[in-house]
Amino acid sequence: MTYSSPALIQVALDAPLDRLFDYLAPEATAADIGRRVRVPFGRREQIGVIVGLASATTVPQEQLRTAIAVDRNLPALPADILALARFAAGYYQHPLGPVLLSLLPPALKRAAFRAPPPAAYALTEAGHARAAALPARATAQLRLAERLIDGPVAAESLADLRTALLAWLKQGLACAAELPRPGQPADLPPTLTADQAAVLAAMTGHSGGFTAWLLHGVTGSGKTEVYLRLIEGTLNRGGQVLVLLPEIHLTPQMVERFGRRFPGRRLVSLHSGLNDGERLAGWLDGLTGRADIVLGTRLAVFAPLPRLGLIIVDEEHDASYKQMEGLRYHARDVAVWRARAADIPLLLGSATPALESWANAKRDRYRLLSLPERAHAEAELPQVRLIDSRTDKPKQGITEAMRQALADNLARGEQSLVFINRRGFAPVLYCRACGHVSQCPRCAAHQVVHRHRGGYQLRCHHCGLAARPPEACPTCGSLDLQPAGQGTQKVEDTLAELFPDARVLRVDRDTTARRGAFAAMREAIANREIDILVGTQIVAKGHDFPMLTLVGVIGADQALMSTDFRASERLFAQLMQVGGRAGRAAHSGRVLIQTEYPHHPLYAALVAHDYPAFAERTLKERRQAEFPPWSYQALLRCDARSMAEAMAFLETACTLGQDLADGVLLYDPVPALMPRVANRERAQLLVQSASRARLQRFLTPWIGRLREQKTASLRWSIDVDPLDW
DNA sequence: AGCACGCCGACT
DNA sequence: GTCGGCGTGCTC
Repeated sequence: MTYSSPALIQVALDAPLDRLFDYLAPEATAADIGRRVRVPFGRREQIGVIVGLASATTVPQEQLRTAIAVDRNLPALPADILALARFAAGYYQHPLGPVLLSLLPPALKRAAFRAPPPAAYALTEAGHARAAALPARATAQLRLAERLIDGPVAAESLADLRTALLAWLKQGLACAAELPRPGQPADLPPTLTADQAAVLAAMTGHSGGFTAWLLHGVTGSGKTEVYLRLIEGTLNRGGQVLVLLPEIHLTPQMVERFGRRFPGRRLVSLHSGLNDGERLAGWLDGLTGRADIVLGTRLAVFAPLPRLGLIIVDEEHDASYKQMEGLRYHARDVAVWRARAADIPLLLGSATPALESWANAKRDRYRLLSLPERAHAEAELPQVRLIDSRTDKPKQGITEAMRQALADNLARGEQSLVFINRRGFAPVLYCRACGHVSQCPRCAAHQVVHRHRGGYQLRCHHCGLAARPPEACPTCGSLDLQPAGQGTQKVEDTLAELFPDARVLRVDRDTTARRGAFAAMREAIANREIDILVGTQIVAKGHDFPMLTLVGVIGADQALMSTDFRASERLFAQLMQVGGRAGRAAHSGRVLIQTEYPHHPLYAALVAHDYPAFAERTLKERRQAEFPPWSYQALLRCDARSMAEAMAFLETACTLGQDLADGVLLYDPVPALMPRVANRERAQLLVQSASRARLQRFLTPWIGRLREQKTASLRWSIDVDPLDW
């Protein structure tokens, strides 16, 4: 059956089904592509996105239903965003509907189709005339007129005069308006260092189209100033700029700095910490072209920006750019695709680039730029020293050399940071009689000892289960149970004992869970109310603490022993980053690392501040093992009630893939590194190829076949370019 | 994913 | 007798 064109719309819906749904929509036009639509779906109604028009369909006529309403109040999603969503859906093997609906701000997934409320209101000419002639008894109107008389006023500050405002809007006395841009003078840009000037000259000497630049700059070398200069250029040409940052914690700081530099520009931040209204407002500012700069976390890479002229990905190596569930995208990689499609420059910045990016620079896919020195002439790179913990045996985790350095720093009145990447009090509760260690009943993991209300608690870091510690050993009945090893809480106690006069502050996920806790911590440090900071990697990222001159690292060795081939890359980046906290301003800093492997090449490269040496060596190892970036991977993960069930599914998957695997290697299914979490047994199957294109050609039909399998209580997912397992 | 239908155990 | 357990099937 054929309908006269364009009677049909193709709709993407938020259902885990890899197909579109056709609906009758007699008056739909090409201008509706990218618009939201409300449609009947099964027994209920759903909001979807129109992705195309059609004049014919294979759906039987009696099954076709009519769309209820198209949202013409909001601008449609632009074609480039639809294309970006299609790319992400295809590349990461995720259905288009869920991809498109997850890229909308949450408020638009449910909200009614009405025009977004204006940001501000102003008087019309008629309004000004009326204001001058109001009778004294019209008190509400007088108050309204008084408030609006000097120009546009933010909508939220008129909430108390709603009734009067509505009346005036209706009579054409008031109207929606934009808030004027604040006009404080901009921060004066600092003088560029020679390196910064060279980097900028290289970039601006290039024509405007797509180029991916990798800016390798040591911590404190002034990458942000390079960003600011580039942004300025793009803004002056009328472009919008998208800046991606790894964490929400970092956005307020950056927003403030960018705001001071570009006071006349509209700056918007986008991240998951915003409430629905804020998120919607920021997103709409981008879509309508009102926003000049969007600063955000990974989700911002999908923000619609009609005038986009530049993308910057700061700390591009950071693993938080990778989404870990649903559409498992990597925001840096999506940004590369987006910049190429939009034909605009892309800048990736890092002190320790991802090896994937470094290799791309070496292969001339990216252009390498570097800032090898710190921006302040007096701020030397920190001196890195290793403490051999085989000879200097740690007491409570702290070696004598470390204790001495902390004591000296304290005596000088300077701040120190002790870095240990382990939350809680101790990694396990241990029975000294029989060797039993606390085990989570639902996971293949140890229970971690946490301090809790003056006592202790056992917690599983995988499923969150919390339990009271046993009085006696569950296997042998002995009462000799002891927390073994170090966590942030125990180190905090130890430091308080060693330095009773020092003000010690612990910073980890447990202490920063509350909203605002992080900012309060930063303030306490800046005000010098803290002498020693104890923390996990959460403190390592992007904060400047000028009086911090010593960083002590404990427990780093465990990452050297990891079975994950990326563990050493992560450790190196983390240690470089945490080391970069030391001595950023006029004070020189020191980094002390306790290790049993003082001759390990990773530490040697760290002492020499030699990222390229580390990268070259690690890339060589990866090449021998044919690991990324020398190959491309996808991981099929599966969990079920029994391991046999999970493995059986993966065996089937393997069989279903055999005839498709051209230049693609399917490994044997194996139990996952963490084989049981919350009583679900987990297994996985790795797929690898030397060619990204071949891997893609394999994945699409293979995943199609897997979706046809009946899976009952079993769950599976595919992770393209997995970062960890 | 929701939300139905459908066919077997313990309750008023 | 029927309330409800969750297996499986469908959504233009």
